[in-house]
Amino acid sequence: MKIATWNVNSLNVRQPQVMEWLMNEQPDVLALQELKLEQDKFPLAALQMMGWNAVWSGQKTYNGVALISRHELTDVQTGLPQMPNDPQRRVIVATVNGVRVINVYCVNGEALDSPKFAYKREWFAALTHFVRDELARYADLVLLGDFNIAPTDEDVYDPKKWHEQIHCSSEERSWFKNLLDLGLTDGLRHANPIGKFYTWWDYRGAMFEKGLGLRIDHILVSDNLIDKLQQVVVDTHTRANERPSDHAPVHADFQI
Amino acid sequence: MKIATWNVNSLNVRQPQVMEWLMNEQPDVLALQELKLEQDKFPLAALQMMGWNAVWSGQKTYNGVALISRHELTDVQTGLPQMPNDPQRRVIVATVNGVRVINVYCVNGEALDSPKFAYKREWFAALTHFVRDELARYADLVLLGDFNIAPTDEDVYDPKKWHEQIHCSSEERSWFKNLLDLGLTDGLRHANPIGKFYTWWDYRGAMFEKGLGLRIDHILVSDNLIDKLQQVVVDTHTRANERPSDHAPVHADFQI
DNA sequence: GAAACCCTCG
DNA sequence: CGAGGGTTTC
Repeated sequence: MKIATWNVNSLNVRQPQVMEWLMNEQPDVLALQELKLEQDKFPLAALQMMGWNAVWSGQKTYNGVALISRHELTDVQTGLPQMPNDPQRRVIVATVNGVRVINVYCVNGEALDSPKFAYKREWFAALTHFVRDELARYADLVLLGDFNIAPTDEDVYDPKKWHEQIHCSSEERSWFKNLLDLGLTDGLRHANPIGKFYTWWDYRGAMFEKGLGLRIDHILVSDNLIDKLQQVVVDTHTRANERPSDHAPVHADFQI
Repeated sequence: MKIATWNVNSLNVRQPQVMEWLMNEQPDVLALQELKLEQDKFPLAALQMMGWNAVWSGQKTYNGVALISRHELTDVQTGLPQMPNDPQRRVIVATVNGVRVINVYCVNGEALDSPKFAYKREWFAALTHFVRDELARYADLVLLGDFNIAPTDEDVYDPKKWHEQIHCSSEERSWFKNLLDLGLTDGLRHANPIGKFYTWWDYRGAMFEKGLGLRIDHILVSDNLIDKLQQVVVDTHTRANERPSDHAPVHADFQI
């Protein structure tokens, strides 16, 4: 079973690239973030034409998440029950092939002294409570998406420059660890304990060409599933497309 | 001698099309309107690379005119002396091969009850005085560009709909006739006394595909030069380009 | 740097 | 509809 995540930064713009990637990679589930389109603008017909099912939660301009699969997507849920009044569409959950898949587009936070950082803090607290409850119900669970957190300095091209900056602060890293402590494992680090892996490169300053990025897109795997994890791959060659997303897809392959 | 006019609606966007058109058509002069770029953003180097000279008068966002030629452009002048404080870059004049070429991007006017229509009235009065003075000095003269006036109902796809509307009002047509009365002839109508010829089609509503346009781009020829006029052509196939201007080029060929 | 919005203009 | 400008977000 292959489970993938990709922040596409506008599905309108990246739709052809997503179609091509689906047909080439044939994942069992693809989790998308930053659709940046309204709920009724999702290209369901185009996906169905190619044999894919999808569930999504969209909003105009910002955020928006989707799950795409050839299999049935059941027990679909959107949003965090702990934040019932949050208008931002950042979470969609479904069960596929017996695996609970939680797709998140976590809050960016802008800067440690920004009001958006306080929102990020509240949002991660709500996510942690939600995932704890889900793990109690579903032993086979994957939490994946754009976390907007680089878990360690090994995940940052220039740790000095990013020291206690947004995505890299010790407080954000403690939130990430809180998630792992629920009974989840960082899939990429489980498969590749050392080495530099980036999933996001700033559009500005030709950072991709210079090999300078952050690892902020993650696939976290529940204890019950971790022994079945075979490999985790960052698909960097999509970043060499004509109009690339600033994020690359990441996929995890399981022997189920 | 081939003299051409083209409202390009952004030279930034249309630069490749202008280059291609110059190389295919090899005009002696090409007059451009609606450059929509600042004075120091004109692509002179690219033109010189291909062996062309140019003079231009640019401004940010709006208006802007240029004259491009393989020959020397002398006695260059910009603006109307009768409107010395007008910041809008709508006029550039030069002598090429002994012919005085006046390139104009005339005021649109928006609607008959708009303040912009009053500006159009003043601007045409100033233009008429300027052209009268130029004709006194230069017997061989061509006044060309985007006039934003369809001279007769024959130049309009739906004269009823456009009756006394902007571009087609009797007052605007009287301004156009005032120019002719200075000793100028409408080149296209001289060469083609009857028949529908359009030079502009609204982007909205697929008007080009429906064949519905206006003839508002003109080449007016001085009495001394009119007997040498061989043909006038509207180059409609540029409107079938990938990202076309809403105007087509018009060119006049002289036996000089 | 790239995307989406709303605005003005033609 | 298509262009440019200014704004916000990441």
